[in-house]
Amino acid sequence: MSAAFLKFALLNYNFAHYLSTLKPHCMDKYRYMFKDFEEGLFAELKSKGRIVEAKAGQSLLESGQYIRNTMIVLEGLVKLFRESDEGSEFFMYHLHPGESCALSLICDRNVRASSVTAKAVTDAVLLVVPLEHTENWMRQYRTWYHFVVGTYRRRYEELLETIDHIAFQNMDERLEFYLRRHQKALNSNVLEITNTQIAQELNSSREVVSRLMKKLSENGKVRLLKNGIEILKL
Amino acid sequence: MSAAFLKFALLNYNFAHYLSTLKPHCMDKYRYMFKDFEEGLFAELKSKGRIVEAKAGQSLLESGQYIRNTMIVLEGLVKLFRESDEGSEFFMYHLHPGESCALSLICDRNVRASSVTAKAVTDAVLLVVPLEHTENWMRQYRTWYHFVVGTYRRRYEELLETIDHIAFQNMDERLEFYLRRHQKALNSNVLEITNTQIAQELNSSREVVSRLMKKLSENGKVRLLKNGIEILKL
DNA sequence: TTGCGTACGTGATTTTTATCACACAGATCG
DNA sequence: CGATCTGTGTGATAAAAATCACGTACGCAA
Repeated sequence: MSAAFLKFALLNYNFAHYLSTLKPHCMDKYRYMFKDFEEGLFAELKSKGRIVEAKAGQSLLESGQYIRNTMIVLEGLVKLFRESDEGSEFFMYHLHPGESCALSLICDRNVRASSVTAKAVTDAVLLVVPLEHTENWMRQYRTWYHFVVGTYRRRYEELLETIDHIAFQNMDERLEFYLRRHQKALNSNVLEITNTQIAQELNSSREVVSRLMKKLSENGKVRLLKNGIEILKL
Repeated sequence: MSAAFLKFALLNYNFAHYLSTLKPHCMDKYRYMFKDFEEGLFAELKSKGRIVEAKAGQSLLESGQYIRNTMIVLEGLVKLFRESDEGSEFFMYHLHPGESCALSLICDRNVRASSVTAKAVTDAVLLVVPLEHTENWMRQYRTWYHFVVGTYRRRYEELLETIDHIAFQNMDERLEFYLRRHQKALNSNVLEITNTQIAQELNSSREVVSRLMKKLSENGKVRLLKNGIEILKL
């Protein structure tokens, strides 16, 4: 790996392809997302961070990867998964613009392997900041500390909610929860997702999802389109 | 002092109400747990914190409760649960001496309702610090920041591990994991836990646990004692 | 001692979920 | 056009787990 690559220190190899295509810095248009950040902090975000674009479906972080950067979503939607030993990917939660992956914030100086997988759902723009800077910000900028603490709290609670569903509910309820979550995250009643993909993310099987989906459509809760699902009332 | 009063005092108000019945401050003997803390920080722990004792089985924090204090375990073992709507309590993880509940650290100034339940497994001693102090420490003491960040990382990863097991594994493997976790936490091969309790904490049923436990004993992995389980090799 | 409460063991049955087998529909590509 | 690839729908069956219906054992207190 070249020194140049390490200097930019992106999250994984995939980013390497996009380095040359990086936009010039134009963080100012994202200022509104970080309203409460001090000017000094925002200036640091601009100077220390790099803007990176990712294509829909692209993997941003893979299980076992080392985390050297904090990653903040500026545009688009990112999905986080937990990976099983056999490779199936269990859906945990979404990251929206202005949000950050908890894992990438917490890893202070020590380089740590990640235990989750991140994927861009839509085309996405990310701000990537080497961890050595963000650890300093933690002590210098009160609003950064709040950002980190708030991120952690939200991620933690979303994980708890996920646990509720796998621990306490049956597949039919879990499927409805999955659909509602995606409806909300994509802000759309039409989800272009295959049953196969849903089954993988719920760690179930295609046939089961197919049958449950049929039941949902019989109950008028969804309508099955040729390549997607329209949510009517959930 | 009645159990009802204790519960009331612990949960609804700052632990202050029955502080008079507690031991005098003797934090110095716990200094070794916080080796890396600056002297100033430790002094603050001593002056701002209160030492509280809890009896085995006592509830320390209930779902829906407001969190006004950071809670650090000094002695004993504490267990954390996620509660379902129907009231069943799903085991999340243990807190050992020197560890803290992530939720109680993160709630900055805003008063927040907790979404988990904590119970003392053994008789326990806790250090309780009002949140208004700990938020300041976050910016003043580098080692406190590390403590909080480390706590969060560990709790988050333990939650992820829990998710792995409910999402990807069958009850037999989950039971083994449960037993190993408790063996480690209690540092004992003999667990005085009833099958009924295990079933509740795994959100399964007594009969299922009973049958699986029989299988484990047939395979020589555990020995069933009259009031407990001896772990042989897991 | 008897009675009661709590925990346990186990067969039978049902529910839920996963798996297997196979047919079909639409897209793509040479 | 046929071959192939993906995604789907569905019946049959199997496996996992939950539930029901018992009977048993032990501690404890009236």
